[in-house]
Amino acid sequence: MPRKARPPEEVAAFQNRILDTALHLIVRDGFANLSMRKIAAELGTSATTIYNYYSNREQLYFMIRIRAFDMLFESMTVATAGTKNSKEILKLAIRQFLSFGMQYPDHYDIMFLDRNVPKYLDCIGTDLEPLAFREKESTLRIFRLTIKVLEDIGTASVNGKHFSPKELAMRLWCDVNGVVSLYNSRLLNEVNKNPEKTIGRMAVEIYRRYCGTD
Amino acid sequence: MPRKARPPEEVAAFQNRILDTALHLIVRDGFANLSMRKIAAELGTSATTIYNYYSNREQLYFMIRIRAFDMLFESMTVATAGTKNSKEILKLAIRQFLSFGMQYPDHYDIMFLDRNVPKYLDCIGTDLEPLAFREKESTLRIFRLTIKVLEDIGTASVNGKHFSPKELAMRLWCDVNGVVSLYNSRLLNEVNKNPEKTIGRMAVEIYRRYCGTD
DNA sequence: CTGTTAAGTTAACACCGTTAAATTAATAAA
DNA sequence: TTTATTAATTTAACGGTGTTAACTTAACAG
Repeated sequence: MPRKARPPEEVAAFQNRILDTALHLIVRDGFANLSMRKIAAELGTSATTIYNYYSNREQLYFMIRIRAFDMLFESMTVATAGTKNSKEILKLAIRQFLSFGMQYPDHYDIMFLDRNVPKYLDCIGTDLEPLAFREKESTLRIFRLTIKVLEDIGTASVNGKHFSPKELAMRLWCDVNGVVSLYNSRLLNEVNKNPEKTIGRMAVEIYRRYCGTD
Repeated sequence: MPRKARPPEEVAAFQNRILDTALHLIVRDGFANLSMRKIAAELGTSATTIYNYYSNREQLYFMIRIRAFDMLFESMTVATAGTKNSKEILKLAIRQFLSFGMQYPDHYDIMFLDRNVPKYLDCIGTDLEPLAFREKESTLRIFRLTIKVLEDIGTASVNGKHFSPKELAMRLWCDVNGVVSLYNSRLLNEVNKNPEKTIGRMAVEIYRRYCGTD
């Protein structure tokens, strides 16, 4: 007698529609102005409907960040595809990271900066653990890519000191993150009318730090 | 016949009490959990009372950030006071910046990262302009301090290229900000169990970049 | 004591995430 | 075709947010 449950692919399709709408609204109105009610309005449903597809806001937000990390990974692999020289790859990768961060500041915030975002360690044992794990994996995929680029170059030493590729990758992330986050905050504009020029020079300088030709 | 208006110093005193309470709550519960009602509850008044002392939340938040910038300035001048060698001053200044950022992550966020914070340029012509100007001045005071330290060292060149102290100060800010913001976001923990060690090495490395002995 | 005004409180509005209850819609069995 | 069952959605509600308007309380000069 009961009504037949909707096929999983239809459920997944609507989950995706919600996700796409959310990402679109983030780009259009900013992450701070995103809300469940707003997503629902954009979809033409009531807010509570979303809770049939994501059990709470945090689940959806995890999916948003996973998508964002995958976007960054994709854009970096595309940007470096077809390039053989490993130093050239590093240069392109740095540039692509900066471009992505400056083009999608809201994405960048929730991926790399927002301290209110639950991390994997916070989610162990909760219903968020599986998604937190996926998010961490999407993050690590980019980190491993960074390590690989540095390994290929063979930048084992900086100023005569030896460091593991992992250590160098962490440093590189700090370096590029420093530029993106301070630029996006518009604080550099308070100090200089054209920070873009300095940004460009810093991109070159960061490349130089890790390209091994020291 | 009318009632006498409260003396300005009493008004200022209560404004300060509100501000102190807000700063205390930020440290205790995080900036994201701060609210006008919560501040009021802590003060034992109703929420609307605050609006007699700050015309809106943004005014209060500007004061919070001004205080935070002044805290940072103070702590950096204290940390470097009594030190003559300009390179040593640079080292201490970098360390103090990192310490402050890691000790007061919420302060740091609203000072350097939060993109939803209105900047001076956004406030021109509004009732927020005077406070926005003061905030910018508090920011610039630290920036000028940074420039002065670099000038004293005479680090005009990095890797043989010449840069103005202002350019170098912007770079230095990017470098230290990159470390603080990525550490505070706990993203480095996802990639390394003990990012503190790398942080320490990066502090040394950043010092080396700007100390002139290249 | 009274009129005036400063200062503070309460009530309300429009938002928010989320849950429970009520409603609508679909489908298998009688 | 009707009915029972359940899936899917909506409405109503709760406690939270910043903020405004109206109201109340308190202070003081004439």
